[in-house]
Amino acid sequence: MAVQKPSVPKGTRDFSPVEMVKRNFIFDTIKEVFKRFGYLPIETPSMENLTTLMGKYGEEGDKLLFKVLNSGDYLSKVKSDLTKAESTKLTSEISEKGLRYDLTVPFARFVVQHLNEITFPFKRYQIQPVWRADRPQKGRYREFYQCDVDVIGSNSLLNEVELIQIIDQIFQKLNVNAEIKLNNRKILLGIAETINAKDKFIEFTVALDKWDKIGSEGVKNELIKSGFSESQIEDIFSVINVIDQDNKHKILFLKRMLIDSETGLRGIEEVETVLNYFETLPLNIELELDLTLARGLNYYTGAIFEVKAKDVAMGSLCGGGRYDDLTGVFGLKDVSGIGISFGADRIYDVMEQLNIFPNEIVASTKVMFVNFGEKEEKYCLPLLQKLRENGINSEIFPDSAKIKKQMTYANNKNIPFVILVGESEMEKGILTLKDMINGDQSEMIFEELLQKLS
RNA sequence: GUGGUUGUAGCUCAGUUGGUUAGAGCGCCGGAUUGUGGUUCCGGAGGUCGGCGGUUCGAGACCGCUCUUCCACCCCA
Repeated sequence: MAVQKPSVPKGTRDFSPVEMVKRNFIFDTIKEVFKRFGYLPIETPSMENLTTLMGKYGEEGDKLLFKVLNSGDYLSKVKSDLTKAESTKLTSEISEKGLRYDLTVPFARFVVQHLNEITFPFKRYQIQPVWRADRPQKGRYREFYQCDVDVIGSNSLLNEVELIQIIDQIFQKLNVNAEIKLNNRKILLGIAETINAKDKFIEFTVALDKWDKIGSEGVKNELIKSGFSESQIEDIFSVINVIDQDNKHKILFLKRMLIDSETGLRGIEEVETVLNYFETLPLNIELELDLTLARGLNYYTGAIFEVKAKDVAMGSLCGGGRYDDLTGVFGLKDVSGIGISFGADRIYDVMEQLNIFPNEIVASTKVMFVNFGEKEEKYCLPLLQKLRENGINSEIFPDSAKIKKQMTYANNKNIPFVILVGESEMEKGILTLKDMINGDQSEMIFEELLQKLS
C-alpha cells in the first residue's frame, strides 16, 4: 500500500499540549462558575437516535446532521428504488443514528427519560463536543465543544438573571471584553401580531436578525422579498429607530407600540423585570436590550441571549434562551427550561487573537532535577517524591544527557526552577537551585527548597 | 448545500513569460562552552512544491479532477 499522508477530516483539529492547557483553562473556568451557581454535570452519548435529532433544528439543521451508517449489510433492507436518486428517503433507510448537533436537545431527551430520578428544578451543566456538517470557516468547525448550563422545571425569571450573572462572571474571569445582547421572543411575536404578520413570523425574525450585518436597506429588501407590505415594513422600522436608545427608552417605546398585543406586553414585562434586578446587582459586562436579536432556533419562546466579543470580529461566543416546550415532543408537557451555551473553541480563538491567556498556565512543572547519572538519580528520587507529596509538580530529566540539552528542555517547557545535584552537592548534602527566569543560582538544604517552592 | 479563494522545509513566506541542483527568516540538531537554558558566533539536517492524472523536449508554475484552508451566502458556538 502506498504511504498515505496523515490528515484529519475537514473542520476537525488535533490539539497540542500547549493548546490543551489553554483549552483546559477555559473549560476549568467555565466549570468552576457553573458549580458555583449550583449546577451539576451530566454527559450524554455522542450518538443519538435520528428520531431524537430530526426536526428539532429546522429544515436547515436536519441537513447539517452527521448521520451514521447502519452496521452490517445496510443495503439489504432498503425498500426504495436504488436506481432513483432519492437521497432523503434513502437516508432514513440506511441510517438510524446521528452525531449530536447540540447539547440542549439531548438534554431534553435525558430529562424525560430519567424523569423519575430527577428533582425539579433540575440544574445541569454539560461540556461535550458537538458535530455539524457545516462548511468550515474561521471560528466555525465541524467538531467543536459546547458548554451548556440549563435549568429545567422553573418558570422563574430569577433563572434568566442567574444565567446573565454566569455569563458576566465567566467572561470576567477569562478577561474577555464582551457584551450581552438580550431580547425576548414574546416581544418579537408581539410586533408580528401588531403588524398583522403572525403567519410570516419566521421570515420576520430571520430578516431582523441580519440587521447588524446588512443594515436597514438590506433588511428592507429581505422583508419585501418575503412579501411584507409597505406599511408593515414602516412599522417594523419604527422599532429599529429606537436602536440607539438606552434600555429604558426602548421599553417605553415598546409598551406604546405593543399596547394591543397581550403576548408582546408580557414579553416587555419579562425583560423589564430581568433588567430591574440589575439596578441593584453589580454587573461587569454590558447588558443591552437588542430588539433585532432573534436567533434561528425556533424552540425559543421567551428570553433570548447572545454574547459577542467587543475587541474581535467573531461569531457569538455564547447563546441561548428560554424554551417552554422542548420536552413536549418527548411526551413531557408544560415544562419550561432555560439555558445557554458557551462556545469554547470560539472563546479560545478570541483569547488567542488578543493574546490574553495568562502565561503561568503553560508551566505545569514547577521544578526539574537535572540528571547527572545513576548515583545522582538514586539520591534525587526520594527528594523528588517528597516534593510531589507536598503538592509540588516536579520531574527529573529521564536521561543523563548533556546539561545544555536538559536546560533547553526546561526552558522550552517553561519550567521556572531547575535543581542541580552533582557530586559536590551530594558530598555537602545540599542542592543548587537555579531560577530560570532571572538566572540566579543559590545553594540550600532540602527544607529550604521545600519552603521556597511551596 | 451554492459561488469564490488557498496550499512550496516543523512555522511564516519568496520563487521572473514554463528552463540546470527550489530559496530566506524563525525553529530544530551539532559545535564554540565535557556542570548551565533564554543573548552571540560557526556549522548541519530537513522538500513526493497538498494528492492523482494530463499538456510539453522540459511543470512548483499551464489544464482537469480531488483533498484542504479561508471568504461570501445559508446557518450558527
